[in-house]
Amino acid sequence: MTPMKEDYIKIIFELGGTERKISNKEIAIGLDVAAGSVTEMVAKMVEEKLVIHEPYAGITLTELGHQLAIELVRKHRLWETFLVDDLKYEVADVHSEAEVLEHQTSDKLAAALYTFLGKPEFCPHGGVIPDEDGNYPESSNAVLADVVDGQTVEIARIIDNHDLLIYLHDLGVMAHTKIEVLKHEPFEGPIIVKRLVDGDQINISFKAAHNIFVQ
Amino acid sequence: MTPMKEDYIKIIFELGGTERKISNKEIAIGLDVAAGSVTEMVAKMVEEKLVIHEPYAGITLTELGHQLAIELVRKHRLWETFLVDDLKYEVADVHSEAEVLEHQTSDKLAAALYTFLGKPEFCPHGGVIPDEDGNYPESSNAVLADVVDGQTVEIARIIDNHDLLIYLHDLGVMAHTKIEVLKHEPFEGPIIVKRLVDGDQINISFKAAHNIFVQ
DNA sequence: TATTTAAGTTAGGACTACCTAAAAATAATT
DNA sequence: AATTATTTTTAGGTAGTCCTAACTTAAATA
Repeated sequence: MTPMKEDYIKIIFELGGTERKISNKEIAIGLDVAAGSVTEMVAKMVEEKLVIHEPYAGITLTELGHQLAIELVRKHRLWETFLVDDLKYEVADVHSEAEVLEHQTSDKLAAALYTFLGKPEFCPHGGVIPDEDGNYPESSNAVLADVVDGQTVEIARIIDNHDLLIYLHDLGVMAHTKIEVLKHEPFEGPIIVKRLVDGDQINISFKAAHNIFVQ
Repeated sequence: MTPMKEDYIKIIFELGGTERKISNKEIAIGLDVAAGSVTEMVAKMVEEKLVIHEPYAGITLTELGHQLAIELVRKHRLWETFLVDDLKYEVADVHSEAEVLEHQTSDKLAAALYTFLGKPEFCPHGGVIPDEDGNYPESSNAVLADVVDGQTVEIARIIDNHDLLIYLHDLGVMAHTKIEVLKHEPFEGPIIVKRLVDGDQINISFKAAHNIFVQ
């Protein structure tokens, strides 16, 4: 297991890879790597029984992959909690730190941190912290990029990425924001949405819209 | 900068690379890599102005390399302090965790940790924690392996390595232990020493003796 | 159905850091 | 001084992960 494989597992999980097939392209966009790199890495992960790959159809996590994903989410969110609660970080600044720390966190360290933090249930942006046995309810699959024009949706969750969160924060897009999708510009152009609360129109990049989950 | 380059800088620093020339072999032993790998890595680090290399003579840190080394020591010892003080780790168990965390610690994170810990001066095994400006007194250069037979010395410091510390702990060798060096076995064999406090004879492996500093 | 576009896969190359084995340089011993 | 031993460097390879470009498959459109 390497940090990169962990990142692949995490993004597949975050995109809903336990219930639906995730496309090569979604992963490539999420990790900002070339499509060819994804095919190659996925092939290795198939060998290791972390994912199931149906060529041209999509990728899903195995039970093993699923477990690892939940452990990573747990470690990530424990660090975020520590950074905000104890080190007095701003919520918007914790993602990148947690992103790298999670890969270097032994199970022992995670357990010690969990106890130290007082067995917290939620991370600073409201995500559920999976418990020690890997129980984890959270779910929300539809990606903003896939919402058809004219529909009204509520933003449920945004993938934990520092630059993305800063970008979306500047645009005024966050969890619980209600929006109407107006138009998808071609050639991977922005998705134009209207914020219901004030009627403002916002352009959300194609890439960002793949990392925003809606209800 | 990569974690491996950081490890090279750290070991050169710990072996005294600001005051004397460190040999290729000392680094190879300290990091447990092949001599050829050291030559190669050092060549890259020369390019980056991290070290100065006189072929066949030895390697020293540049001022830049020295600064980076001190930052790494600082981050390492801050993590050790956190692990012992707050997460209730045993002192012998903190090394490997700190070893990996230090490479993923931004300056911002180090500063926040320093404040959170109450600006500590010493790490759990008594090492000085360099301050925010990189001031760091500590020094001790002579390696046990280089002590000539018949001499009596005191153990000053042991390089932070989990397996090494466990090994030496089992042998009853730690900081402040006074010993007489009796014999160096050939072919990189053990160094035989006598503990002055009880007269016990101990075999310390060639490799371990390169990671023990004496006064 | 034919054509075009998009997505996925394959192939060939780059980079980092490691290794072993052989050759060169230096140091130690006879 | 000659020989032997040790250390360092050089040369050629491996593994992991990335890339671009070309090719294949599938889906969408005309």
